Parts: sequence; C-alpha cells; structure tokens
Amino acid sequence: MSGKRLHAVLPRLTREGGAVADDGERTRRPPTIVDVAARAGVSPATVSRSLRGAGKVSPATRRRVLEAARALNYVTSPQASGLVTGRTGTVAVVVPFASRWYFATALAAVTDGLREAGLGVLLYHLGGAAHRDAFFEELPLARRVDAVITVSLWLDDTHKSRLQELELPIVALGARIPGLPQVAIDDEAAARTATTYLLNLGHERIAYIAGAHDDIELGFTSLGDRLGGYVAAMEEAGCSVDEDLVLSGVAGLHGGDAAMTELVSGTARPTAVLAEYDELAFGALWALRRAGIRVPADISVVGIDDHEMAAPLDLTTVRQPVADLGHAAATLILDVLRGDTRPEAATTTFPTQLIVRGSTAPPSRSRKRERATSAPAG
Amino acid sequence: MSGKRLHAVLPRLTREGGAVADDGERTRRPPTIVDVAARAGVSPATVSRSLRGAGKVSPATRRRVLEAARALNYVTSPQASGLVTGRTGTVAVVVPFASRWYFATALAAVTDGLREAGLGVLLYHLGGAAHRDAFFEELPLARRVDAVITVSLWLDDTHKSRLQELELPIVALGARIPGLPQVAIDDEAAARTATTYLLNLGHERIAYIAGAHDDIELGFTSLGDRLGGYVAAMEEAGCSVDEDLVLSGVAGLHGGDAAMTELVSGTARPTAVLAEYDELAFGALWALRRAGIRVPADISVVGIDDHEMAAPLDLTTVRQPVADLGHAAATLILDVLRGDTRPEAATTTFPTQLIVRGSTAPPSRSRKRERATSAPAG
DNA sequence: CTGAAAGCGCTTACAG
DNA sequence: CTGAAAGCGCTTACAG
Repeated sequence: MSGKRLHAVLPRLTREGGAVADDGERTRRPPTIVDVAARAGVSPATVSRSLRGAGKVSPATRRRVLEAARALNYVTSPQASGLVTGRTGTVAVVVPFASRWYFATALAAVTDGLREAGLGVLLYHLGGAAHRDAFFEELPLARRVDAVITVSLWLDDTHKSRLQELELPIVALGARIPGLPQVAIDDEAAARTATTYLLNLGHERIAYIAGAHDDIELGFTSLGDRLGGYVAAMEEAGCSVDEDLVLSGVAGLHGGDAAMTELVSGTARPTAVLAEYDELAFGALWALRRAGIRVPADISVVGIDDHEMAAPLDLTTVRQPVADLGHAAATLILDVLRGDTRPEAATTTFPTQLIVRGSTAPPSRSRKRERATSAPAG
Repeated sequence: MSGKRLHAVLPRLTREGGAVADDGERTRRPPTIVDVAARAGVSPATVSRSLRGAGKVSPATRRRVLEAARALNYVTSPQASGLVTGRTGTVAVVVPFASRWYFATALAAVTDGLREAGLGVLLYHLGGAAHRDAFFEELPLARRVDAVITVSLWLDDTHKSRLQELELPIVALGARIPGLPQVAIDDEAAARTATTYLLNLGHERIAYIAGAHDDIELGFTSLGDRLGGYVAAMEEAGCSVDEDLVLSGVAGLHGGDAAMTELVSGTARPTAVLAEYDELAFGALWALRRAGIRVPADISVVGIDDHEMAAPLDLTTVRQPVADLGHAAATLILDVLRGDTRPEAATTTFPTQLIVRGSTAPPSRSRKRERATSAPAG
C-alpha cells in the first residue's frame, strides 16, 4: 500500500463524460445501470433484479431491460456490485512456481473449474523464498478475493495463520496442511509404492532425490511425506537408509541433474533412484546419460507425477491425476462458498498408480542372488 | 451475466457488524477508512491522503494515521477505491493453454513483472476453440481489468475488434497482430535460420511439422510466419517444398508424435524435420525412437523455443527468450498505463539464437554428393 | 411486481 | 495542511 505503487502514480483516467445525451450513447463513459434504466423506462432497482434474475420481475419488463442492456452494451461493474454484496467473484490461486508442469497443469484445471461458475482467478506467483515472505507479509490478496487455493504450498504455522487472518475459505491443493481442507494424493503411499517396487525388483541400495524448497525444512511437508514413504518402505524391507543416498538440492531438472551427478561420483553408487517428482528424475536421467551410465542396466530410475514427458523419456513413475486435483479443488471451493460444505469436513484424497516403463529393471549384480532367493528351497 | 452464475446463487455474506465499538475492534467486519480516521483523530480524507502519500499531509498526522492503520490491520478496499478512481489494479493475461511450457513461462514472467508495480494478474485460460469463442463472446474481463496481455493468441479481425471494444490498452505477446503493440521474436527469421542450417548441412528433403491451433488457419498467424520462413528458406535454396512434407495436426507432444509417425510411414521420407516449436519436436523424437529410426543418423530434428527439456533431449533448436518476452510485455503495459508510451509506437522484437545439439547432422545418403558439390571445381 | 432511498468504502474537488 | 460533502455504480431492505 505504501511504496511506489503504480496505483499512486497513474494519472486519473479521463472520464470525459461530458454532456450525457438522452440515452447516454454519445458519451465515452461506459453505460451505467442508470442508463439502462432510462432506456428501458424502469428504475435502476428493476434493472438490477432483471439482470440477475433475482426478485420478482414481470417477464415483459425483464425482456425490455435485457434489450436495453444489450443495446447499450451494458456490463455490470464488479467493483460497484462487489462493494455492496461483499463479494469479488474472484479466487486467489497461489503457486510457488507457475512455470513448472505440475503447477501449470493444476492452475489450468482450477481456472477451468472456477470459470464454469463464473469466478475469475487472480494469480499469485511466489517464485523464490524472498517473494514468498513478501507475500505473507503484505498479503496482497486481502480484500481482492472470495477464497484462496494454495497449490503445493508448504505453510508453516506463521504463514498459515497469516493466511487465516483473511477469514477466507482456503483449500490446500497437493499439500497436507493440518487444519486446512485439502485435495491431494497420499504422498507417503505414492513414495512407498515406488520404493517397494524397486525393492521387489531386488534393489537394496536405493537413493532418494528431493528437490529443495527454499529454506523450508523437509519433514512436515508433503515432500516430507514422500521421503517418509521411502524411509518406511526401506525399513520395512530390512534395508537401512544410507544417509549419503538421500540428497536434497536445487529444485527441478537441474536439481535432479546435480544430485544424480553427485550420486554417481560417490564411493558407493546406488543401483536405483527414487526422485521426489518427475522433473528431478528427468534431470537424473540426463546426468546418467552424460556419465555414460546405462538406464536401467546400471541404475534404475523412478519418479512421481507422470509428467507429460515421462512417457517419451520412458520413465517409470507413480501417476497422480493433477488436472483432477485441480478440478476437485475448484469444486470444493465452490461448495464452501455456497455453504454446501463445511471446510473442516472437506478433504479429498486421490488415488495414484504405478506406471512401469523402461527406466527400471532388476539390479544387474544382484540378479544371481535374486534368482537364488526366488528359487524353491531345497 | 445471465446463466447460473455462482454470483447469483451465493448467500449474502454475513456482515454481522453488530454494534461497532468506539474503535471498531470488537466487530467482525474488517476495519474501514472511517475506523482508521476515528482512531487517528482525523477525517477519512486525511487517512486516504496519508495512506497513498498523495496531497499534503503533515508528517506528524501521517505518522499517526499509519499507526492507526497498522493497529487496526487496515487494508484499503480495492473495490471501493477502484469505483472512484476507475482503476482495478489488475491486468488480464489471456493464454490459450496455460499448462504448456511456453505459456506457463510467459505467464510467470508477466506476473512477476506486474507485481513489482503492485498490479495483479487475472488469468483467462482459453483452452480449446469452444472456450475461446465464449471468451470473445462474453468478454468476462470487461470492467475487471485495466489492461490486457494476450499470450501467443492469434486473433482474427472479429476477435481483435471485440477486444478493442473494451477500450483498454492491449499488448500482444508472442504473436503478430496487426494494429496492436507487441512483444515478440521474428518468427519468420527463426524458422528461416533453422531451415537454412539444415540446408547448409546438406538436407534437401526437409519436412515441417506444425501444431494445429484449433480451427485457426495458418497463414496469418505467427505460426504462419514460421511456416513462411521455412518456405522462403527452402525456395531461396532452390529446394521445392513438397506439400506432403508439411504437416499440421494436433498440438503439443502428441501432435509431433502423430505427425512424425505419418512422415516416416510415407513413401518418401524426409532426411530432416523442422518442428514449429520444441514440444512438437519432442513428440517427433519419441516417434522416431519407437520406429527405430536413428537421430541424427537417419533423420535430423530441429525445434524452436529452447524449451527446458531441449537440452536433456539433445535437441537442436532456435532459442527464444520467453521469460524476457514476458517481462517486456509487463513493462510495456506499465508504460502505457502510465502514459509514458503511446501504444502504437510500442513494438519490441527479441533476438533468437540457433542452439546446435545432437539431433542434427548431415544427411547420411547425400554425404557423397555433398562432398562432390563442395569440392573445388575442375 | 416496482420504485425511492440508503448505503457499501473509498477519493476528489472545493473551501478553508 | 485538513475537513465536509458529493459521488463512483451498484444492491437491498422497505414501502407500496
């Protein structure tokens, strides 16, 4: 609000209404409800009722109003109507990285879902840690939206309560935030499935690559859930988790590249890798190719997402239905806004599915042992 | 406005202001400028001036107002202020496919650029042809935004004039729309560069894969520009354009896959392919791998974009600085809104750059001929 | 079924 | 430098 906002700098828009003609058509100023009322020969109140289909209006009157509105190209001012109704017709969608596949896909689905109800989407792009802090500090969405959807945003208690101060309905998409209604997959189960699959193939030295999320600690986020699923599956199988095989670096493609490079240059190379999400896996595949290490002969790679590029890259992965999550989040917000659903009761978990492709195979060195194990005893 | 909009269905929000206490803090209702004025012991007008840093206010008064505003957690209502200033503090960004890399990247950059000026982004996601028509029919952004940025949107005259009826500043990002200020690359030159590079390698049978854009005809769009660059380069080199080698199908990855599959099953296979944009090229590479055709030994592939995945996939491509385009579009809109720039004068063209990677090589069969040609005469 | 009036929360000339 | 008043364009009780 302070600082050099454009708002404060802009010259006042010309509103050369000038002498408004009898029907208001000779002026530059967009027609108002009064203009429509005049043309239809009714009061503004009746125009309002007719246009919204609210209250009792005789069909004939309504028709006349609609005609006049059309003729004048009238559009209701959301600012004016919002001022009195207290609604904005807009939902904030908060995403950390708008350009990444997961977020972009979710955003598109949310937007489509909300549009069907006539609601618009105000996009808040956090980007890095600096922007995120500024966002929670300034809360630029205050008084601008009717509800908030966060997309895979990991909120600590401070951030969460800041957001809740807005007293707006909030839905968390793709992240487990205690106390908020959410739409997500079971992240732990997804990672557990992937890990168990690798274990069943005979792998024991399975690495885990996480994409760092700024300064947020792992462990209480949905990414922590995935890590937890990996650890649990490993331990249940009697495989100890080698801390040198759990890496967390930069996010995205380059993070996966860097982490994999580090792994293959280490002393005890893993035979398989689980990436927290597919883009990390793509980076890992890239690093392996450059290092001349064969996939899956030398190392197996698994991701989570089923990113659009997973199939072309022949990546085994755990599919999550991102667009469905987005639609569900939109629907949930709509229900809450309508009062059909109490937010507390509203948490949806979507199923995931292991998609086996060519990036995974039994470990080459342990093949013998694996056969021996699976051969009938005696 | 008609139809079953949520807007019309929503129950009126509770505004249990109840008895407002002397300082307005005992109520649920968010504090208004009047509350701040009361607490600071000044008039609302002075609060308004203090908060916006406009007009003359004594430093002491201003400080008191700021304190009161902070204490009450006051946030100016954009609806109320917008109603009188005529501004919304919001820009519409219209994208055909929000989930695709190019659009998501541009959107993120635009959003970041506008945020610095305190402007928000209202996202309009067109999706398919049906939504696009509805969008231009209903113009849901009317009276909701101060300006419009279209991202790689190809507008015919009808759509363009519909948009212009809004009498809002418009900037076209990534698409040449006559009469609108734009921020883009030289699409024809980009395609020409790629094609010439292939020609110089010795290719003559060069195919062109376009990603269909609904029912929009090629030829007057920026994609038409790319096709034009390809055709021009071919003809200048004395290579006739074989119509069977120019395909236009579905957009994106699957479009490239389908087109390439069609090409390799044809009678006269090309030795090289130029894809209109990288995602098509990814699909083409995928199809070639499945068909057992080697890249670049059997077929060379070139794209346009330098998509994030181009490097991992070793795709030769023509890079365009998508994020820079987005930032530039934001800056341009800000200039126009400030009145610093006349829209007509504002068109920026960004440079592109050929990035040679492993997906291109001289054609294997023509190597001999090529040598013969380039050998000194006599 | 319809209208007159009040009010939503601001900003802006206009006076002082 | 500050305030009282009007007005931005709507919607909503309240009367009729």
